[in-house]
Amino acid sequence: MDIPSKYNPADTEEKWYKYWLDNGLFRSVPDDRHPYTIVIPPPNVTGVLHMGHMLNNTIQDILVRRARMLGKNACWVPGTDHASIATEARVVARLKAEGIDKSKLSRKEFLEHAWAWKEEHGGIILEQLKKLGASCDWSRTVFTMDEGYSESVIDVFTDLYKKGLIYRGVRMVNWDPQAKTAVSDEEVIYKEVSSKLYHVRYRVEGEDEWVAIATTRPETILGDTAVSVNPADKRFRHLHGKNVVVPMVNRVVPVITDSYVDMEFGTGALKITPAHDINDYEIGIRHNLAVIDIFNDDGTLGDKAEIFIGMDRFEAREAAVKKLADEGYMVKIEDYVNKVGYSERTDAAIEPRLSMQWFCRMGELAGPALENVMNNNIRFYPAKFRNTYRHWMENIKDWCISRQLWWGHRIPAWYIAGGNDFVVAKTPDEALRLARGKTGNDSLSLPDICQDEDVLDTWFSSWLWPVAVFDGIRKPDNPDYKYYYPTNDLVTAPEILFFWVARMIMAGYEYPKEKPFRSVYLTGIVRDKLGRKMSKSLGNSPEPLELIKKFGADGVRVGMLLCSPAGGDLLFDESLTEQGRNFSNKIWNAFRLVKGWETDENAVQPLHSQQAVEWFDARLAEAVGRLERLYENYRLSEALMLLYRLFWDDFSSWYLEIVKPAYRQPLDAETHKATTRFFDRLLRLLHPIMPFITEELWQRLEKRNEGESIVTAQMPGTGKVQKKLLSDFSIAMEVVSSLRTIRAEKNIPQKEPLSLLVLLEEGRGMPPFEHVIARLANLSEISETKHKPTGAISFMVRTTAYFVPMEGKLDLEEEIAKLQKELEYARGFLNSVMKKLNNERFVQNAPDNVVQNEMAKKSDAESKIAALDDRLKSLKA
RNA sequence: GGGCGAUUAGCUCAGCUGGUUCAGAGCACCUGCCUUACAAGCAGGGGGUCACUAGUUCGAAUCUAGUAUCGCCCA
Repeated sequence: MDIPSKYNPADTEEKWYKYWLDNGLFRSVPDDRHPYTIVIPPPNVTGVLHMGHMLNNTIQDILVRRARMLGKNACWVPGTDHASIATEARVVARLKAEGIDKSKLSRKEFLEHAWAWKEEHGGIILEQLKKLGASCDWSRTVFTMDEGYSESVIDVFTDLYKKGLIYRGVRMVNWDPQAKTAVSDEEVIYKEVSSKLYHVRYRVEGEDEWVAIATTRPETILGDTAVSVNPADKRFRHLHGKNVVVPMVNRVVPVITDSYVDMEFGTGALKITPAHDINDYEIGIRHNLAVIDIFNDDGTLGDKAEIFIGMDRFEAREAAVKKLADEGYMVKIEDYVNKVGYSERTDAAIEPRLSMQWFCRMGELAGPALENVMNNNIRFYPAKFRNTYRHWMENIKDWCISRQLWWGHRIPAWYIAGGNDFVVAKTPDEALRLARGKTGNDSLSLPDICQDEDVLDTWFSSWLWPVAVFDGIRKPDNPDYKYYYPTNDLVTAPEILFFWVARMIMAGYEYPKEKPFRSVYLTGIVRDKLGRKMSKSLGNSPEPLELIKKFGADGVRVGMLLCSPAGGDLLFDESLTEQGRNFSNKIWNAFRLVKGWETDENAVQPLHSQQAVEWFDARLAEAVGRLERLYENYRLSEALMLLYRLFWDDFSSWYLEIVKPAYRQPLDAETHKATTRFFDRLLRLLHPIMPFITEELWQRLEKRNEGESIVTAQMPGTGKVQKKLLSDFSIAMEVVSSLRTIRAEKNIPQKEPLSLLVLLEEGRGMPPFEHVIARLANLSEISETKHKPTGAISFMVRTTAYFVPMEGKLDLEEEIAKLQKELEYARGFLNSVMKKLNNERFVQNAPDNVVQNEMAKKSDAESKIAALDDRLKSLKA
């Protein structure tokens, strides 16, 4: 045989991917078919493929390929986003390695370096997706900083500003001192850390009295502008209206009362640092307190701190602890566990900081976004995420959208004559016109206005993704947009439910006034066997491309899916991809078998083959129906398992074993035709999950035309489900199984034929699919008998008794023991049935069909018991 | 601290509105096989008091309440 016995994915994958591209099979243009659209969650342009991408894109590809084969005009739009913080950080790091300091560069120079980096590294990830088999329409690849896309972002900014949904103001923001930018609430990750709770005493002004506070951040004492107690706290009543002296800097600050203060916590007295804590900030506003910002933007202490100037905040903490202790202010230090916010991007501890930023008002945008998820206009899979979503939407806060970076969409606001007065406009010229109008000063010229230095949060561009990839912001009437929007499915990770999904829904209802997608499939998080999230830093993540090399893209796809129930986290283990590879190999070898058969046009189709074909046709129709329901509910893991078993068990272990001709014997044409038809359908059904091997075999199965591909072949439809036939076949399977067990127990080789006797009783006789049974169990005959034979081993399937004559090989003791055991089980079963039937309330209350069923169980059990009893008697006699 | 969800075989998970032998699947495990498609395989087999407690019901893995443990989101 010229086909090797092991499938080698490397031989096929590249070839077919190229073939698909060369023939434009993933290309989509609007036509009169129904569209099926997915937009890829854009990965970071400078990123590389990780296991999360593998999972996510495998799922998208399965959905897209299936839709394509169902006759939809399938369009999967790929692309990347510019990831301001991450990319800028990497560019800065690279420049530093080259001895270039970002602060020495002009904005323009820096951006040139950034674009160069993007050209160099950008798109690697998209190339990697091709290795996985992703069937994206690559001609539609979009980058969030493409010209048209950028214009869309700016259009939306100016529009929202005009609508009053964007404003500028001083607020407490999450400051990332490493990236030196504000980040949004969603970009802060709270982690539990073990730290210390420092009890520090402040002297009451002019008295020999002290009041102790507790803090985890003693360095912020330098920015204290009050000490607060709960108005109801009797312990501190005598301090109301007095002042205290802040240690180290000897600042005199008031004692204030605020019900925010928790009397149970710490000492009951709270130091107030409005510049560096969100709650203190709010208290500060209520009490009109001074705000002293002691930090520089890089997290070192500034002039306002008075001491420790230039020291990093963490060094300053240690220095403060020492100084407080040395000067007699430290009362005690306790171990304490608290939650500290870290930057999602740089992992630096977030510094709450007051600063002037741009915000997007969320209240109005959240309304329709919430409503349309709650009423299922947009469906979440799994649905439990609706709760999380609702909770977030109902407690939504304004979104800080400015970032103190250069890489990204620059905020289109122009400040007039170096002041804080500004106009928002798309272009400098328009800004100038607006500025002249606003000031009434027609002599203003371009040098008099200067654009905001900041860029927009990356999510402020990606929230437009499903609209902007079709240019729907700028040109709402363009045919692509009208055809493809709204998209069908979005596949993404729950981690970015708020960052991205929720905001896309908001943008969808604000701009097209229509949902961006119909369904959101939320994947799990890929974890290792021990349940730890896979990450580069832990080093517990396999290299995706290495996995593909080792197990094949199909194998990896199967492996990802095997451990991926919808919404659940998945514990990835390489053994799963190995299972995927083994499945590929199984398919490969089934093909080798079928392809190796010679066909004899004159041969008559044997009865067992005829029966097998009839059964497998029915089995396939039933499976396709079930598969459709599984896909409708996005139960992809189960869909795979169904196909896995259909191919491995039903097709390979049963069907092929039945029709397989004797060694070197030809196959009849009828069976050959049917088998080819089955193989073809199985390949089509498997194709969305395993695109490469199915194409390879589909091409080999029959002669195909140039450019023809399984990619665009039609998905098999379901047929009438023949319940009776299928259940009959499962009886036959049981009979075969029983016979195999007898062979195994009695050590009778398969080559040695057996004969089978069937006890002929009222309503019982020859088993269904007798030719199949005879073939698989190697029976020389199946015949009916009216008398229980002696010297035969027996078994029962359902209520029919079968005998295999043993010619003296029968171990009487063993046979009796076996029957005894079966009898006991049957009696116990009957007992449990009788319990129900003897219960009047059961008979009265239970629905008819349930009672009928119990009756049937009763009579079956009774006849089984009678048969076993008989048999035992005759053996003992 | 607030909210959501989970707990079924050694592991990962199905089990829809209670009622067909409903206690299942895959993997792992055990036994026997190198039977010319496949040892990346074939045939056979063992394994669970459905977290715990109480309740509703003729009947509970399934519904209700509480307890324990775990996970996620938010502050």
